[in-house]
Amino acid sequence: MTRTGTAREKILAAAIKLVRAKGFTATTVDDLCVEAGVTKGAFFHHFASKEALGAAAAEHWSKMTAAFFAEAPYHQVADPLGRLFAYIQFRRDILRGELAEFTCLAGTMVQEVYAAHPVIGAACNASISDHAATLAPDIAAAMCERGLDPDGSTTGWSAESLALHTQAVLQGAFILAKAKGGPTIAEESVEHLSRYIRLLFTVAEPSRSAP
Amino acid sequence: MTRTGTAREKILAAAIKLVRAKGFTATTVDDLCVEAGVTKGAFFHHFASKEALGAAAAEHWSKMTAAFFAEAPYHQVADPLGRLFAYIQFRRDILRGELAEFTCLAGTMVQEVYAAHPVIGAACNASISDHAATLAPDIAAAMCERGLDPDGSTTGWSAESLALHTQAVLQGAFILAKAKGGPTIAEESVEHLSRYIRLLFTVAEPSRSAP
DNA sequence: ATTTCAATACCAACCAGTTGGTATGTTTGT
DNA sequence: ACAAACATACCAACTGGTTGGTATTGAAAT
Repeated sequence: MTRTGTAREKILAAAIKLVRAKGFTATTVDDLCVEAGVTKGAFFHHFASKEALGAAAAEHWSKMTAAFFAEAPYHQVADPLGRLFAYIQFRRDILRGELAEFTCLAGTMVQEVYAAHPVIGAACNASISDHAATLAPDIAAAMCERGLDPDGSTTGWSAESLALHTQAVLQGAFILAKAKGGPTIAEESVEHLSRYIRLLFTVAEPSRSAP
Repeated sequence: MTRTGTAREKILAAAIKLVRAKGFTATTVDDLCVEAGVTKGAFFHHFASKEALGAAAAEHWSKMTAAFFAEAPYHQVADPLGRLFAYIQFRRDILRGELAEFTCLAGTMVQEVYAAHPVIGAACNASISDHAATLAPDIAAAMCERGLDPDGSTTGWSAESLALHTQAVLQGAFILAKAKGGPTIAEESVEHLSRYIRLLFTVAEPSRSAP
């Protein structure tokens, strides 16, 4: 496939940049072509429609973030629960710089398109759910270590639901950051999340008090 | 001013309905006029621009929700902390029916327009922040009852930050609901929030264990 | 090694429909 | 009479998408 993918990837990169800043609908095909430095012909050669580009961008985003988090330092923590806290701390550390840089493409897009473009919505859901799924095993392991059922029969909450809650807090934090014009409140919200999980596992094992 | 406001309010109602379902950018002025049953002339008589309509819609939303929550039954609970839990339970009970019915206009809009339309963004921020501000006094009172400083000097978190975190969880829950196509996960996330606050205040007053 | 061939990648110009917005009315209440 | 509330008709700019075409490729045929 030669050097193919050049234009395609430039368009995808442009989509991630522009959609995060302006939203999907407000980002026009021409905007994307200018940002990517390609012509409209090239755009519609690689993507059947703007909707298809949206779905492809969500998938690309999913792969990019998966690789980004797979290489993140929090994986070096041996203890599952410690790794979870390191993950949250890592997410908090990212909340710096411009809003459009730490914000989630999938969360931004799905709000706009969930009704009008179910295809894009599904891709966004996959991105968020797949990322949450990378946290569930550590949560489940931490629960098991403390004699809790990961399916929630002893606690009322499952490892999966806590993993998704983690993402809900982050997505909500992004909204507040956009509303307030800065990441400060987002950081505080992530700190609340960290405190919640600490309490959750501190109560579960009262023999070891909080450090 | 006679029966004035008829068209204006019909347009605002249309905006709240359509923007929640389709987003701000994807909702056209013509869409709004058709939904409201008015002509374009009437639209631009009442609103200087689509942007002005967006800001007015956010303000209208803020007033509507303020009135809605002011009359909600959770205010009948005497205890401040109990009232907070009743509020969260109330928010959870609302998560029924169609997505566009329980979703927050301000949170939906601010994601799209925070960069391109700061005027609308500011109105959305006011809506969210003002609503959070109605919770802070109860949280502060509950903290004081337990000897905690509402500014966070004893706990590391302030009443205001917890109030905003509450909204972050709700906003994030809405995103997950849209992504997953149903409110189930949103409910679970709100339950996590409730559990967090219970733990927060249970630990603070260990003499009274959870009910 | 060169030619052939089909596929892929890409481009400039164009199109029909839609966009937010306006100019110019007409109606209605006081 | 007068102003506010609304309606009709219209527009320039832009929208996503298409057209017909060229440039570049890799593999097969010669």
